[in-house]
Amino acid sequence: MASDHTRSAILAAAERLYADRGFGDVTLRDIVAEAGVNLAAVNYHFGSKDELIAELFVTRSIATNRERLRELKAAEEQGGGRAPIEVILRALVGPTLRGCLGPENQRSTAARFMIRASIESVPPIRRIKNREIDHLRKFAGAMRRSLPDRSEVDIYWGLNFALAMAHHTIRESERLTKLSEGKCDLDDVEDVVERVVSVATMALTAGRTESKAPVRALARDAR
Amino acid sequence: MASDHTRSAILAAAERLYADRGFGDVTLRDIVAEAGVNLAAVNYHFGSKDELIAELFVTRSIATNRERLRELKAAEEQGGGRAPIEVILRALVGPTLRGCLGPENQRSTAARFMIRASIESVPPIRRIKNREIDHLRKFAGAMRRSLPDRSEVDIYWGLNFALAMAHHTIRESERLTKLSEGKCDLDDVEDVVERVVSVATMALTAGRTESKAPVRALARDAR
DNA sequence: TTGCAATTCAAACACTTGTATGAAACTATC
DNA sequence: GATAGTTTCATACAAGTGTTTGAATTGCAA
Repeated sequence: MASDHTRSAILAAAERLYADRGFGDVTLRDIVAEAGVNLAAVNYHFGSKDELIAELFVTRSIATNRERLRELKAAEEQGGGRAPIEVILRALVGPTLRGCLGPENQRSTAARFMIRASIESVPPIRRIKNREIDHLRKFAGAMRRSLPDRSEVDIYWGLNFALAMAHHTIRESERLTKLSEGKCDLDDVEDVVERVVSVATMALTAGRTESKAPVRALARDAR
Repeated sequence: MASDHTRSAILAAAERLYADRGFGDVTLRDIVAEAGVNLAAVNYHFGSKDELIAELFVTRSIATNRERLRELKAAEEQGGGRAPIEVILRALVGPTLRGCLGPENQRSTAARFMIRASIESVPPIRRIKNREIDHLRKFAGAMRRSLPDRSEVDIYWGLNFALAMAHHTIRESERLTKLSEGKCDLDDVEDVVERVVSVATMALTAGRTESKAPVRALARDAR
């Protein structure tokens, strides 16, 4: 495999260009120009353009998913197989939000690439996302263990809403900033995480008369 | 303008094809073949492909936005300029959800087209969406009037989360069905609306000690 | 050094795309 | 029924795309 220099130069250039300009108007010729390699190198090393994109996306989402599961596992082990729902939700949305939000000028190329991936949703990426269900199932399981009284349907809806808030906030972060005239501070990632977690927690725990647990105040108020 | 037959045949064919196969792999040639008209007709009647897509999207979103505002205005007039937050939120997410969810086999072409538009996000559509901020501002205003004690920032976050849940549920409805093995019934649109509204309401009202208002139970429990 | 496989390269290929053209057909008005 | 304006049509255009090819180069082992 020699030095792999060409291969990794392509990966780096592609990620940078996609992050900056989106998938729509970056061609292979742009990428190889940026990487300083020959056009044919992409097909030689990756087989096709789609496989290149897929490799980029897989690499990044494996990292995020691993971080998610690490947090989840740690929480469940500490709680003897049962973690508080807030902690589970934080493990679910925290890594993604931390990976994609934060001060724009210090956002990594990887983060900007993942934002693009979540906005543009090109075919090879959609294919990979469809395979993420098993991963989500692990969280659904942990949530059920955490809230055994809750119906399965409610758990899935809670999971859906948690992901909704996290991903939509990433996708539409610019719009929220503009709409709120900068009043919503999307650079304070931990605040965003706590807002999402607290709302999702309410969604999952409210309306249950058995538990009598008071609805948790918004986390930022408790801090 | 004669009979406009060609023009509307193009619009109908385009909407149908985009709804079925997405923007990615539908060409002008596909559209004119489906419509039974000449290739040049698209540029003659619409100027360009992007303007055709834009016209389709604008038509549909104008309809949704009008419905939203109609509901909002009715609610505020009935309440003397101040509507309950649930009703405002229902006006915000109801029309969109009703337009895009529901039994798959009876989903209108328009609905399926709008789902595509929300998944694929092609440039001409993005441009139009960016102009929707004024529309959202009207809802933010109504929400502020409804919850005068709430900080502006919290209002924007609540609005953001409400849209998040609605749009994400539409975008990822297939995945939610698969994840829940069909247990989450996305065909029951009114149930979905109430779930979104109740969670968004909790997000906007919880943690406020002044109001002492008990957090509302999930609306489906109250029914 | 020789030989062999892996890699790089310039060039071309094959195809699709949206758009433009200019003549033909049609429609309505006078 | 001639005329002017609109609409349709077949066809061509120009450009860009991902991919393939086959020769050249490189790097390494025998």
